[in-house]
Amino acid sequence: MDELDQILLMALREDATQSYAALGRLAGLSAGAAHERVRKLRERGVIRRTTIDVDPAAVGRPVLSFVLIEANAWMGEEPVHAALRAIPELEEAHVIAGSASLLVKIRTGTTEALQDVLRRLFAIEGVSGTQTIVVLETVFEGAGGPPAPSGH
Amino acid sequence: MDELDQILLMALREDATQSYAALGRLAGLSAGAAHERVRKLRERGVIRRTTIDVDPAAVGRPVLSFVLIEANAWMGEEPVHAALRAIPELEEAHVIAGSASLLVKIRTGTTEALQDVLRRLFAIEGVSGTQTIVVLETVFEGAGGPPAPSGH
DNA sequence: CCTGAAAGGGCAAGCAC
DNA sequence: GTGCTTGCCCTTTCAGG
Repeated sequence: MDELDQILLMALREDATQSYAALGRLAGLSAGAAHERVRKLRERGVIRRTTIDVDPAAVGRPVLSFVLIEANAWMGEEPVHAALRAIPELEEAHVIAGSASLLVKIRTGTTEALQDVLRRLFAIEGVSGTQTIVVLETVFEGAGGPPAPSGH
Repeated sequence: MDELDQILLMALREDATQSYAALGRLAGLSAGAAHERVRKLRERGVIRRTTIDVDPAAVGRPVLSFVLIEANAWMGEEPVHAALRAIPELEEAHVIAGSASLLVKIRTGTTEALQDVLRRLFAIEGVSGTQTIVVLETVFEGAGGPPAPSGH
């Protein structure tokens, strides 16, 4: 994980379709060397996968919200995790420190659909309350960080 | 945006490196037709970009936190947005409804580094307070949704 | 880590059905 | 949308330095 790997990761986050030749140019490496480094980054799990960034509004989920979940039981166990995974509107779920127990990120088509997700969250054993934060506008949100502060 | 497009998007989220032949097989299309649909999805902006999913811990940012920012001024304007963008530890920033004004997602190497980010947030004009939520464990967090509930 | 070369595969464009 | 063809670039893997 030296500086060259950092450059490669940054470049791939911006565009994972570019060729190893282009990546090599950015890092000052040959295409072969760039390819070898990226292969090792995948192997080590630094790069988990190659994926696409989908516009949520374009697929009918313009409403973004975060929900703090309070619980009267420990929420760090597998049955709870499985229940969370079963809700497709959840984009993220975290066990947190603080007055609440969980924080989840939710995308729905409408606020009515959000309400239905909340209903399903309340159905999970141990959940005693929720606090919903509705997003009015997303300033930025991307594949790991604000758009390249001094990247290229 | 019919059902076939949905299948293609789902498959690409899981693995954007797979061939159009494989995508076509999943959707019941030829490689050429699959390619054409994906090309149009990119063109329309439904697919914003192809990117990689990097393990935050592997790049020295194991500490994840969310911060609710209170402000005594409207935070929806561009100077504020620019100030947020200038903080590389911020992974997301949202203008929200509710008692706080902004919600940001932060990744740092240590809690000391988090403290320094908070200091920089306080330096933004209009910021009057913060409430920090530290993540103990991430249950899931991926490219758009829990790992394929009934996907394949 | 670089160069070079050979081999394979996927992508793009065009056209007929 | 399918099936096919042609050309091109990139990837992959080998060699050797």
